[in-house]
Amino acid sequence: MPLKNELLQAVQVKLRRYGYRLTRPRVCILEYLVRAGGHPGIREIHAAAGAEHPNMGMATVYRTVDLLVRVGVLRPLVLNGGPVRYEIRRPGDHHHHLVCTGCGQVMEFGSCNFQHIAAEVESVTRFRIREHTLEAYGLCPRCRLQTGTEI
Amino acid sequence: MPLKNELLQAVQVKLRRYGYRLTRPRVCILEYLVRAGGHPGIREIHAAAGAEHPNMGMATVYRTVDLLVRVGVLRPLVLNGGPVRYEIRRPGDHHHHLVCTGCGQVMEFGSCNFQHIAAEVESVTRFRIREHTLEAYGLCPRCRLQTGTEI
DNA sequence: TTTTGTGCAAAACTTTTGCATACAG
DNA sequence: CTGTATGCAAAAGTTTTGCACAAAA
Repeated sequence: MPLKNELLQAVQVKLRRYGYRLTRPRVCILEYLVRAGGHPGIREIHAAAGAEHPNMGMATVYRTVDLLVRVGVLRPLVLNGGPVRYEIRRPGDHHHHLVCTGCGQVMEFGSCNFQHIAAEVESVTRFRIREHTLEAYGLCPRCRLQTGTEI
Repeated sequence: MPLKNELLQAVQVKLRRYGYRLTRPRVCILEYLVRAGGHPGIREIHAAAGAEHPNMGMATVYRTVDLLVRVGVLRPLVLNGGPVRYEIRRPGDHHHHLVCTGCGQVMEFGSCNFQHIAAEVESVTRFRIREHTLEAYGLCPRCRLQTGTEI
């Protein structure tokens, strides 16, 4: 399976370490996630990747996504109690999500002064904190206008 | 339906405003949530509330929980990509969750200097932020010992 | 007494599993 | 070639829906 870019190469190496293979369905799913770059759910992944690779079954999508999460290539994401979505995990990247409760659009932002909070929470609880997620919900400019409840 | 405490009274008033009734299954579910105070999922709610009110069907639990979320009595919660859980929404309370990735226990903490971040994100994105959730993941003291990977 | 809510059962939908075949390495 | 991965189909699990009856108000 010929590889286009570095990200796929890196994934292949990662998979190999565990004895997994980089197959055509896996490449299609990864390429879609890289290309689209959003936060698609299982159905969207199946539809989009299936366009490149007809007859791809849902089972393959479930298994592939699960595998990619386990090896750390994808990050599962639940916004607003909805279905699980996935995003590519890029080395060194750290961001959070801002969701419009009107139209559902998702933006990303990087600001997050969590270090102080983490230190405090760690000392109080004696937990060792490894990760955190921060999600903000609100209305985008367009939806603010349409509801008429805000300036 | 006789009511024990103020919280239930308040819920009844809230429901009445929309023409909903406070029925026995609803009371059982609310009493369980108040009593247990954790972050139970649908199955736990069904099991626990069903003990007080035999023959309560899953459909009733789904419908009740959905109703209570809509009127703002419950808050849905997804931790670590798991199933949806619910917690009572107490007026004036604001907290976040700390989850042990080892044993799954959930703690709550209040510290959160989100105001600064919110202001910044709002000015950059022109969103109006209404709510936010913050979840921290790590290992509790006991699990840190058992994995042996940490001091 | 009226109207909403419940329990049950069926339907719809989602996710997992088993297995013969395909295919990456 | 060898063993992993796929596609299909069936199974298992979850959530929603329809409807006759129960029960709040």
